[in-house]
Amino acid sequence: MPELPEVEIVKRGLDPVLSGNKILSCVLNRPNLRYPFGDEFKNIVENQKVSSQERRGKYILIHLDNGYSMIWHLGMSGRVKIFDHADDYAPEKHDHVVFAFESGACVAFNDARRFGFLKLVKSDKWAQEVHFSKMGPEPLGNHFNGEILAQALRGKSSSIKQALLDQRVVAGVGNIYACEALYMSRIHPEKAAGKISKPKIEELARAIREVLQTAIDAGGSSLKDYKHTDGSLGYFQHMFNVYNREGKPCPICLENAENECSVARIVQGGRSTFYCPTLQKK
DNA sequence: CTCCTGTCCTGCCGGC
DNA sequence: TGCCGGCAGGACAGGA
Repeated sequence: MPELPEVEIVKRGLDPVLSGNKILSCVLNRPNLRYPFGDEFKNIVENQKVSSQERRGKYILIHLDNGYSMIWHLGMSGRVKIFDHADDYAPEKHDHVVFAFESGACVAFNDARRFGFLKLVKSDKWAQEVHFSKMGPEPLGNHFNGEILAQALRGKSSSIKQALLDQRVVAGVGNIYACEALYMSRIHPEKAAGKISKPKIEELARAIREVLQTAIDAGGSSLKDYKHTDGSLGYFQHMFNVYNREGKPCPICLENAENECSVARIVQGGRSTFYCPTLQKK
């Protein structure tokens, strides 16, 4: 469930802990997550300084001094728990990897469903990994706009909702923010991606940026509380307009008393889609 | 190529 | 109260 905003918040929470800090120990509580760690993981990571860290899509990259980088992915249920003092760390179920730092800080990677992973790659090769080689533009970056999005959607027969979940179209958008962005730009989720007018795509591109940035801002404001760095949705949830709100009126219709409104839920590609039938017409 | 389906995994919720 | 079936969902692999 963590999408771009949640991952960005996790990354920002990690920044002060990781920057220039040496990893003293890396405890692997199981041999694998989505991928096996391999025999060398622990040895390559331990006693290395973190040189820098970044986010790409829903992934966090942690670059080490020895020319290796860790790719972290939170999957569905991944959480990152940060403790300024290792003494404060109390192990919990599904804490699969625990790092201790020279500063005394401690970071635990917890993932109940284990769709997430930690993977080691050579730092100069990370972009060639399967997760990134075909990944689309960063929606909050300078290289994303209506023109770029229109190009990515051109000729696509699949629905716009499913197209937005395709990380090759745009990076970091998941089920929640796809629904929210379509709502904001008033596009029906089942509309064929390749048949949306240019002005509507412009609107959609703006909506994607706004929905993501708003969520980051909301998360960022709660960052001073480290407990919220775990990637959980707690503090994002109240701001959803349609996601997980089946049967409830959407905020815009609620404002406009003339509109009859009940948020609908449909299933596309096995995933729930929520939308407002009054505002989002085919 | 594009599109679609199966798969991984566990917590949670509703039904009986 | 407890058990169990079904569902949720990111992203990859592989088939159509």
